[in-house]
Amino acid sequence: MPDRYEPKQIEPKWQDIWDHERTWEISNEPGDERPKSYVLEMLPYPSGEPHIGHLKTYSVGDAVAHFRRRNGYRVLHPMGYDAFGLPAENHAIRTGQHPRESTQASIEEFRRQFRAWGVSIDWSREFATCDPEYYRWTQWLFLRLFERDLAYRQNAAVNWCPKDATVLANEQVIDGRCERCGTLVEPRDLEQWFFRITSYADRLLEDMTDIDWPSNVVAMQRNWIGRSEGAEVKFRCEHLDTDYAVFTTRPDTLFGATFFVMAPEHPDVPKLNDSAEVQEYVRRALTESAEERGVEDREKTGVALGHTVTNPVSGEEIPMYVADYVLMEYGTGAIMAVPAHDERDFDFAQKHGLEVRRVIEGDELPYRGDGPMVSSGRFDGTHNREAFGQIVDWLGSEGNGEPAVNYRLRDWLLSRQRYWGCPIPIVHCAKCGLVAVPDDQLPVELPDVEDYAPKGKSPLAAAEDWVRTDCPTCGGEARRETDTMDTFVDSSWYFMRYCDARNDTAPWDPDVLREWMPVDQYIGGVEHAILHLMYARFFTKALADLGLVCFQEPFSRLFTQGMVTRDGAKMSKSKGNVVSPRTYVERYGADTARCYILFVGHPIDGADWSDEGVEGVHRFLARLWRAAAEAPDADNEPAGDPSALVRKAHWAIDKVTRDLGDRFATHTSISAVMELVNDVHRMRESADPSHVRFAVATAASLVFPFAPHLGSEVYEQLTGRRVWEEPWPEADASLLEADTFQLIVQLNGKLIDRIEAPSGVEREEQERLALGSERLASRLNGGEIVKTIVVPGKLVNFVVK
RNA sequence: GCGGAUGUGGCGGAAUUGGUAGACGCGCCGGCUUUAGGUGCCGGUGGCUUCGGUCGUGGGGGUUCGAGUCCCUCCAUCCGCACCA
Repeated sequence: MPDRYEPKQIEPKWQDIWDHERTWEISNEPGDERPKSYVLEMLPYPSGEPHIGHLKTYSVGDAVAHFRRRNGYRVLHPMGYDAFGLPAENHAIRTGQHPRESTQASIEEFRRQFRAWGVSIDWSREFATCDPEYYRWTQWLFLRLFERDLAYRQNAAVNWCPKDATVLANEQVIDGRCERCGTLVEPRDLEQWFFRITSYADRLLEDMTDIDWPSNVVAMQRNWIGRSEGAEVKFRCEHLDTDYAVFTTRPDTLFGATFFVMAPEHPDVPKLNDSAEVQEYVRRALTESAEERGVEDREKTGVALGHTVTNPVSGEEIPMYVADYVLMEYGTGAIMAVPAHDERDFDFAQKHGLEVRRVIEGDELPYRGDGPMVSSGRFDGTHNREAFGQIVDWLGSEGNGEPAVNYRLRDWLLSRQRYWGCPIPIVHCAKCGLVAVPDDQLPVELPDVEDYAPKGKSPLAAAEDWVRTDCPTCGGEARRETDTMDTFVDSSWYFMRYCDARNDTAPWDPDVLREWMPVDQYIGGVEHAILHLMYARFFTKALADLGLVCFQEPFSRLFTQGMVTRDGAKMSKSKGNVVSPRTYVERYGADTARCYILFVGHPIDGADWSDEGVEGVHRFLARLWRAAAEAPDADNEPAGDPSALVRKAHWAIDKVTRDLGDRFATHTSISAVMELVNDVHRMRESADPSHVRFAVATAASLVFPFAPHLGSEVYEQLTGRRVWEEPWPEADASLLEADTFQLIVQLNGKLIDRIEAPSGVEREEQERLALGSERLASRLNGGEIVKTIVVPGKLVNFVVK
């Protein structure tokens, strides 16, 4: 074994072995009785080359995968690429290079680096979501949802960039502007495809109790769904002879509703008032970007409509307004305004000189708290919480309202007017309408086009030969849908495809899927806390309803890692502080880069990259290497009585097992191995040779999940065996406790002495030993001990007056 | 505003059930080795100190024999959502 640690020598060696022997492949064949564990990191979006965030994700995931394998699990640990999407298309617009080519190049770079990192991936299941063999089944699943009316087409307001002449996805709108050209985005009404995720709002909420996810992610999803309970109340408008329903979470304040407000988009606004003033107000509101309109402390503007509605509880006529602080998308697009108990209504009332009528006693107005009701007819004196239900019941009995629930969540707009995405497998027929492409004609392949530039419709529309087709139903002339799917559709089911990735007759074999799903441990960045994780949950539930899967939740446990920064700032090309994993892997080796990112702190927290810190970790690995290179010839089984070094090795086993297994604490796991290696160097002259070898082999075994190449090499050098084939070591509980311990002597809770005491002493003996402390005697100074607290094996505290 | 978190040396961070605060690493200081060194190794390293001690985990209060840890309160920072009725 060479004296120097040379990662460049050993890392490729082990990578080749794992490659040629297909070490990390796992079979779907029955017969393996070990329990399954599906460990999955979020699939990367292949753009350019991997960044530090990827290194972190896959380092954490790989540590977990290795740990579970060696703890007797049959581990599925696959890899793929989320390969459709905008960056490749933008690149194509700039360079003319086909997105398939740039994406392919990027995938190869990712694959190359993942191998260079030594991540234990089952490569036999690899795919990219842009492969026709994959998106064929994305289309197939889309059609299943379409058949159940869970996918539908409808007019919707979308973000439109007037300069690029294209519809933008929400994520392409940055601060109300087009991310590409910076032009202010406008709203437009266009026909779009949607998934009916809102039908699943309650189940998406309720089932979060069944999964082990971080509280902040659960909270974010809960927030995003935004369930509000309240009532729908009818307000009669005699002028148009209509009842307007409004949603309110505060039916108890109904007596305080002194005016009524409609959103500018409300279709009845022109019918109520077509004056130039109203038209101008609506026009301005509609052309304003969502961003401008959304500023909270903005002045409350609005125009009176000149008509009234009847407050159903008081019979009072209250004036109608149009104002842009009311949103068409939420509730019914109209509200009852209770200025005394709502800040926004209060601001509007102040500005427009409207009556503010208190109906709940309490602090100054606007008052949002609880209290007894006033000016509320028969409910006067009742506490508002109590009146809440009573008023709803009363409204119901009069036919003026009913309990209602509203959600912030909207249906998922999935169509994109873009080239580089999965084609929507639908045909438009003048006679038959929307017709599904038959399953046996899937995939609807993405055709090659010359021009990817946006023109206000999908670039696919220019592929006339492709667009023109026959109607599968009537055989007549028809045209293909030219929109493509949001890439989040592709990533909403990829984890199921891994289970049976080469199946070409179905997206998966249900028996195989049942074997592996759900994912036992999902790992990824918190930036996907809402969209991806919500969509994947929705897909799973919808597929469960279709009988295609037999579980309700895709990811039993979720781990979200913190972001990696540099000098405290988010890494970005414009700041010039981007750290490329490649640089460090080339300079120090993959093991160092991986260990460093796992050592800076708990992976759940953010980490700031520091070059000095990398050096430190590299020194540690080199020290472990040297300990092995200098290990004396001897047996690996510790001979004779256990020494302090053997005890330390068992302590490290225990520590790493609990830290890594229970709480993903990779940083303290690695520090435990560091302590063990430090002790080896400290004691290697004095300890029995077999003890030294045992300690070094143990260190290699424990470091393997974090530094697989070094772990394998050192372990093999010492034992001749392959560390990944060895079961995870078990700590001998009897060796975790030393013969003696440091007995802490406290006086009034303050430390004053430490005494060497034999382990397992009786309480009385422990107290007696503590009393023997000279420092105690000198400090007691004749004072009277009024109480003695003995914590066995730890301390004795004397309480003195 | 609502929701979620975090606050410990010069820095990243330990302390898992209330029981030795600062493990491990960086940096710094001193020493040794060497073929030069910014390499390697060994030792030290919270503040103050009259070297006895004493103060110390964002501030203030409380519970307890004992609080970084539990409770109340205030402050600061970060993240998500936000004119959602």
